[in-house]
Order: sequence, then C-alpha cells, then structure tokens
Amino acid sequence: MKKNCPIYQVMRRMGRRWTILVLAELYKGRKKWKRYSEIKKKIPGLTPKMLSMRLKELEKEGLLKNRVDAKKFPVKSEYSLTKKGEDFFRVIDETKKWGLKWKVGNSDCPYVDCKECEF
Amino acid sequence: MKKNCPIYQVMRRMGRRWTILVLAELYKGRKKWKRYSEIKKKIPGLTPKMLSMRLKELEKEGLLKNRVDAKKFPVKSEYSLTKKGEDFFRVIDETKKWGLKWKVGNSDCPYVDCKECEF
DNA sequence: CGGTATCCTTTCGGATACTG
DNA sequence: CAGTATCCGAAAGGATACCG
Repeated sequence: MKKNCPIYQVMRRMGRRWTILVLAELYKGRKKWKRYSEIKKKIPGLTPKMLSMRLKELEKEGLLKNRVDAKKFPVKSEYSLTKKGEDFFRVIDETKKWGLKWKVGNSDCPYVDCKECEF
Repeated sequence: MKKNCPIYQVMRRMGRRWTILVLAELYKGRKKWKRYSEIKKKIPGLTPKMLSMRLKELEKEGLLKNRVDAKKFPVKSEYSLTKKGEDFFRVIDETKKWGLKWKVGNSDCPYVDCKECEF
C-alpha cells in the first residue's frame, strides 16, 4: 500500500467528524439547494463552527458548491452537491446498508421511506 | 437525522485514522490469517501503538478475530476478518472506486490486478 | 515477535459571544 | 441569517524505548 492508495487518500479527507453527515443531508429529498440553517438543524450536536469548517473543506475538495444571494437582508446562502459529491452517494449508501445489516450502534433507521432520513 | 442513524454510527467507529486501511490489508489476497508484523509493514507510517489500538477496536466491534499461538517463542499472533468484517468490503470497494474515478489526492492505483493492493 | 509504556504535540471540537 | 472569533479542554496521534 502506497501513499496514493485511493482508500488512504479518501479516508484522510472524508473520515473527519460530521463530514459524511453533512453530505448525507445534502442527498436527502428532492430539494437541490439547501441553506446553512437547514443543514444545521438537521444534524444533532453540530455547532456552527464545525458546519462552517466542513462546508469549506467539502467545497475545496469539489464535492459541493455554494451560491449566495446578498441582494437583501438577511443574506441567503445555499449549498448543493457537485457531480463529484453526488457520486459519493454510493459509498454512503453501502455504509448505511452495512450499518443496518449489522445493527451498528443499534442503528434502526429503516432503509426505505425513512421519515427522518428521507433517504 | 437521529443519533441512531446508521451513517452516524458507522462513521464514529470506522472514521478514525488507519482503521479502514487495516481492514483493507486484511482483505488482500487469498491468505486468511495475517500476522501483526505483516500488516504493520504494509501500511506506511503506521506505528505499533496505532496498530494495536485499531486491532483491539476492530475486534471489539466484531470485525475481526485474533488467534495466538504461545506454545513457543516467538509468539505467533494472527488476525482474520469475521463475516461482519468481510461484509464491510462493499464500503471499501465503493470508496476505492470513487477515489480512483475522481483522482482524489492523485490516487493512481489501478483497480484490477494491482500489485501493491492485491485487491 | 508482538506488543506496552511513556511522553509529548497536534488537532479536534464544544461553548459562547459577536457581527454585517 | 450566516457565519467569525476566541477560548479552552479533551482526545487523538506520533516517536521512541522497552519488555516477556
């Protein structure tokens, strides 16, 4: 295994706390663009600082994009996945399946039509 | 999203540095049981402390099992994946595919018949 | 060989207050 | 609303030495 092993590289970027949860929130439902506060209130325990950091990292890595409407107050800032970000869905999906299959940490979210996840 | 969301729970366990790389080493090749030193020398930068910690965590989580032959010196300690651990392959596989597709961190390991990965 | 023990540095991340 | 700034404690991780 070398330093440029994809597993090594991906995990260094995506393995930090909240990262994958933020992405998961952006996959949900049919709504493409989501606001900062929408994301924040959906993830229990997530502080504003952490959300800001993760959003910046993900934008830098090219997994999401941000658009800001500053024409009037309050400012409207929205986030959406890029193609690269959408593609990561497969990893999250397998993660979810595995977690459910093995009841990791008593995972009990139903896989289909989950009201909480909308996944 | 609740605390028992599978994605949340899985990432808290598997998102730490080296964890997934250790698992990846155990998937490789046809050899079922692998020794501590075998794993260690394959992962660049991994220290003995970190390997010990991760192996213990993974055993506790039921992803791998350990067998020790202390009948003679030096002691022989070997590790192998459980069914649960093997199952996690799907997540790692998707991670690898994604990393390669998007050249994350200049990932350049060929997907099939990779000499380094044996994956 | 297969780990521990120790020490030390870095990073993470929670809380809270504040601002355009 | 959408963030920053600051502070601080906790946790993670690296280096290295040592041991049965």
